[in-house]
Amino acid sequence: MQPDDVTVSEVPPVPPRRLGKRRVTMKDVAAHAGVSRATVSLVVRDSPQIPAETKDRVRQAMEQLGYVYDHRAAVMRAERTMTMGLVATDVRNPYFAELTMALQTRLQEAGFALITGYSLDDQAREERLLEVMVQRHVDGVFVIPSKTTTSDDLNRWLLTSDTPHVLIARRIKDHEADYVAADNVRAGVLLGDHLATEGCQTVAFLGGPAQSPVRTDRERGLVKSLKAHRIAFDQALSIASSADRAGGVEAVNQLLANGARPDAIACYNDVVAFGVMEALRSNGLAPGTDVAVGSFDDIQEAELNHPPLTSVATFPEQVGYEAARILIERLDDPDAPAERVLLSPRLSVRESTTTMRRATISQEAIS
Amino acid sequence: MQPDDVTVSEVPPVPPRRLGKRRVTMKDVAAHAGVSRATVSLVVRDSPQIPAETKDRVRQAMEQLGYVYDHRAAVMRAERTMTMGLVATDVRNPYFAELTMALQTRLQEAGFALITGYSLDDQAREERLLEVMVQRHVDGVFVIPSKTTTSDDLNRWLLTSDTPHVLIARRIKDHEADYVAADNVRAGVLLGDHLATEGCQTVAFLGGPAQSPVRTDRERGLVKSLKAHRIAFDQALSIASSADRAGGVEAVNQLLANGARPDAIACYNDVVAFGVMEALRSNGLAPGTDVAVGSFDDIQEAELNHPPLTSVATFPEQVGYEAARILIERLDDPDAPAERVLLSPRLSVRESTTTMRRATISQEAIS
DNA sequence: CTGAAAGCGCTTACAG
DNA sequence: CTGAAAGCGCTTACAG
Repeated sequence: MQPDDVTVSEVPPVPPRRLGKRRVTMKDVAAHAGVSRATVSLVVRDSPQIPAETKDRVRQAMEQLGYVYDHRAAVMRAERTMTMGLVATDVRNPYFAELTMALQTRLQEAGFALITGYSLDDQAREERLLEVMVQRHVDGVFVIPSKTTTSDDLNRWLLTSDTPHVLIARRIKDHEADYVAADNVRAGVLLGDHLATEGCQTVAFLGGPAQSPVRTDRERGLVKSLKAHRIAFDQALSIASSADRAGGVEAVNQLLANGARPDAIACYNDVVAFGVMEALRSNGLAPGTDVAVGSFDDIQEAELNHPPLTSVATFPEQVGYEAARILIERLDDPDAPAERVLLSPRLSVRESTTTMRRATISQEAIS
Repeated sequence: MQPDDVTVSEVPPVPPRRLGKRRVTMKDVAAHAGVSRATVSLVVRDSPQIPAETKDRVRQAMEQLGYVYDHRAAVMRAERTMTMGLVATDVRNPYFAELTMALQTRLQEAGFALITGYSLDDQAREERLLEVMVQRHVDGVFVIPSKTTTSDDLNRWLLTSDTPHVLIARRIKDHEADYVAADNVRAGVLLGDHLATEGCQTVAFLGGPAQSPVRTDRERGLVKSLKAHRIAFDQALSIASSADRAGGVEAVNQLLANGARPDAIACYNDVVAFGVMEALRSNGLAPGTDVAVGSFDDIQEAELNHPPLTSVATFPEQVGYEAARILIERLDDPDAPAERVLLSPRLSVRESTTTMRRATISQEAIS
C-alpha cells in the first residue's frame, strides 16, 4: 500500500538460508564459487594455505547464498567441539557471578562456547552435569566442586573420558588437576596482621560453613598471623554458620550468648559481615567503634557500607580469567604437570577497623 | 606392594571407554548384545517398541563395554540438539542470577543443556552470541535484550534460522515473539496504592536507567495509582540513575539539591533503595520515620535491612521458570500465537513505609 | 519387533 | 594450491 512515488528506505533483505527445502551447505558454496568443499572448509577457518583471492570468491558465495556454518557437523568430525562446560554450585553468590562473567568473557574471546550448570552443592546434580558435559564432548570442564565431591566422583566421568578440567575455588583431596583459587591462607594473614597492628587483643572468627576449605584456610592464616603477633586465638571464638547475612547474625548472637566479648571480629566474607554488624547493633554495640569488624572478598557493597568495611579482596574476576587461560592452554598440552594458581589477595583498610574507641592504646598501634 | 593376605576393599574398576584405540560405539554395543545398531539407538531413548528383555540385554552390554552415548553424533542426525541458548546481559545482577538458576534447573529437568553468554548490554556482543547459538543449532534461545536491540537485530539471526526464542524482562518494539516478565505496571500500582494508603502526599520516584522499559512501567503504574488517589505526581521528582546503590545516593542528593522534600520515595529497585536510605541518613533524614521508602523486587536483603524495606516482589525465579516452560512448549508448536506472560507482583509491607512520624494523619490512613 | 542402508554436513589425510 | 573420497557415530524411514 505504499504510494509509488514515496522512496522507501532500503533495508537489506534478509538472506535466504535454504535452497528450496534444503539448507545451504558447504557443497552449495563450493559449487557457486567453483571450488571444492575442502577449500570452503579451509576458508571458513581462514587457513593460510588458501590465497586471498580464492578466499574472497568463496566468502562472496557464502554471502550471496546466505550460508551459515553448521557447527554441529564440524564438531563430530573435528578433534575439538570448541565448547567448555562449567559445573558451578550457585550463581546467586556474588563471588561466583563475578567469576562466571570473567570466565565466559575470556572463553568467548577464544572462540569457545560455554555450557553452564549448577549443582546447588548437590552431588547427584553435579554428577548428572558432568555426564552431560562428557556426552557432549566438551573440550574441557571447569568444576567448582560441591562440598562432598571426591576425586573418585570426578574421575568417574572426567578421567575415563580424558576430559581436561580445572578445579575452581575449592580443592579436592588427592586430586591431580589444575586448580585456581584465591590464596585464602594469605588473605587470613593479611587481615590478622592488620587487626594486630590496630591493637586488637581478642579476635573472633565468625561465619561460613564449618568444613569448607575456604573457611579453614582463612582461619588458618588468621590464627597464624595472630600467633606471630603474640595474640592468642581462642578456638571457642571460631563459630561456623551459613555463608550469608543470616549466618552472621546467628554467629554473633551465639558469641555473645557465650559471654564472649572480643574487640575484633574477622568474618568469613562480606555478606556475613553485614549480618554481623547488624547483630552487633541489635545488641547495643557499635561496629567499628566498640568492635572492629573485618572481612574477606571486598565486594562492591563493602565500601558502601556504614561504616565502610575493611575487607581482603580476593578478585573473583581474576580467578575466572586464570581458570579460562589454564584450561585453554591445557588443551594443547594435556600431559604437562597440573598447575596450581593461588591469586594474591589485597587488603582494603576502611573505617570498620580503624575507628576503635579504646581505654588503652596498644604498643603496636603507636609504632 | 599390598601384602597378599590383606583384603583390599573392592572399588568397582573404572570401565574402559575405548576398545583398543577406538571409542566404544553403538555398533560395539549392538554386536555385544546381538542386536542391530537401530535397536541400541531405540534403547537409549527408552522407546516403548523395544521389549523389556531386549532393553536389559542391551543395557548390560553398554555397562560391560563402558559405552558412553555420543551426543555430538545424535545432534547432527536428530531434529533437535537438546540445547538451548541464553543470551543474558549480566549475571551479577541478583535478579538475573536468580532467574538464570530457575531457568537452568527447569531445562535440565527436561533434558536440555544451556549455552550461556553475556552481552553486557553491548549490541555487538549480543549479536556474536546469537550467531554462536544459531551455528550450533540450539533448539531455542532465551534473550534478555540489550537496551538498544531492535526487532531487526533479532530477526537477522533468529528469524532466518527459524530459531524459536522468548524475550525475557525487556520488551522489544514490534517484535512478535514469546515474552515473559514481571508485570511492572501492576507493581507500580501496588506500591502507589500502599503509599497513598499510608497517607503520603508527595512521592518521588528515584533511580534506574532513564529509558528502560522496566523503569517506565513501574513509574507509569505508580503515577496511575497516585492519580486514582488524587495525589499529584510532580515529574521533577522522577530522577533516573544507574540501577545500583551509588545511583540511589546520587538521585537523593540531586532531589534534595533541587529543594524537594517528598514524604515518600519509591525506588527503582531494592539496591537503589539501599543507596537512597544511606543518602537520606547522610542528609540527616531518618528513612522510615522522616521519609517513607518503598521499592521493587524484594530481594532477600530487603527484609534484613534496617529498617526492613517495603518492596514489591517480582519473582525472578518464576520468570525464569515460565520462560523455560514456554520455550519448551514452543518447540512442539512453532506456529501458535506468541505468548505474553506477565507475572503478578506482590507487595511486602515492612517498616520502611509504616512508621512515619507525621503532624497530621491523612484521611486515607485513618480509614 | 528388528535389521540393512542411507545420510546428516562437516574435516582430514592424501594425492595430484 | 585444490579436489576426490572416506568417515565421524548417530537417527530415521523403510522393509521384513
